[in-house]
Amino acid sequence: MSFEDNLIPWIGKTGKLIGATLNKILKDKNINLTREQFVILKLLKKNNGIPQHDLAFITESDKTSLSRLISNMEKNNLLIRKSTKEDKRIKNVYLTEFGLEIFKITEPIILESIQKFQKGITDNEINQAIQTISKLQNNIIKEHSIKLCDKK
Amino acid sequence: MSFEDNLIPWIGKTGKLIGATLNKILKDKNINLTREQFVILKLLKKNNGIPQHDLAFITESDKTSLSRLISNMEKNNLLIRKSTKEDKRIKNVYLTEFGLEIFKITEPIILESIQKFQKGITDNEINQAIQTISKLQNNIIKEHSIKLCDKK
DNA sequence: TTAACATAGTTGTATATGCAACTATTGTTT
DNA sequence: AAACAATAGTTGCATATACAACTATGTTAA
Repeated sequence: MSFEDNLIPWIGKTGKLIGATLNKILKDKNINLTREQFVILKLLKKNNGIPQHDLAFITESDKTSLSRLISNMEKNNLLIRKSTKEDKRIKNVYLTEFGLEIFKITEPIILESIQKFQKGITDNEINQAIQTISKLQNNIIKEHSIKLCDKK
Repeated sequence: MSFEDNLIPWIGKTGKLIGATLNKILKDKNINLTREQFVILKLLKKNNGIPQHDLAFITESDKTSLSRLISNMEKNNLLIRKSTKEDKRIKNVYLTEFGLEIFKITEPIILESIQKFQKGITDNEINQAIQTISKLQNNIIKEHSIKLCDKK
């Protein structure tokens, strides 16, 4: 068996390319937001007030990286942190008006880009690839009970 | 259209997971090599003496990042750089005996891991996913003539 | 009840990354 | 040939990342 027959290198390389390209597109459009920050905004849009460690879990980030990412975004008024009364350790993260505004500007740009990326690929092909990658993801998470984050 | 129907976020997230997991596996096995370094060794194994900027192009790395990656690997005796007489700007990169040794130790570990990751996924599914991702990659490279590297 | 442990988050430190600016060499134009 | 541009690679700097150690709070158990 060789590497070229395996999905893993393909995903690694293409993932890198996608990340770099999306960041570049945002920068070229003068949007002061990284791809990683956009993902946070998207999660908050769907689930406002989510605790930091849930964000770390979902994004598969180290909690310290996420802490600093959130700090930067808070400095830029994209979101705010609020400690809960029930558990003073937890800081819930809320989208600000400005954060929502930036999200609404950025979302169509990202969607347009990824549609361009997927041009000429059928819905069926996309769904099948998603299913396969999903299996892969489950295998990795199960086989190695990875401590990328502190989630119990 | 929503994000969940798109391949792009799946690839991004899974790519991140794969990278982190492989690096962790290597570390746990006490192999002093990152995934990125392994990729370089693999390329040199196949194409010994390749110039640095070709390595940067193939790995989609910034030339400065690659320069430092190669410097570190040279310090660890995994490879050596040699300027060519024909063009003194170019530095060709050669695998050392030690580098080859480390590669031979590491390769089966990586292969075993990625086979575990792909458990329960048929060859057909893998090939289809590779084809789809390949199309995606081409689209990205063509649509945006990205200057991730300096290749003409 | 208090000692031990677990959890959420931050900060210190080391390392990795990428852009800009630089050196050195080669290619092109006039 | 001299001036200019292009190319390969390195270094400076700013930022991102992750592990370890830390603080603060909450939970469990003797």
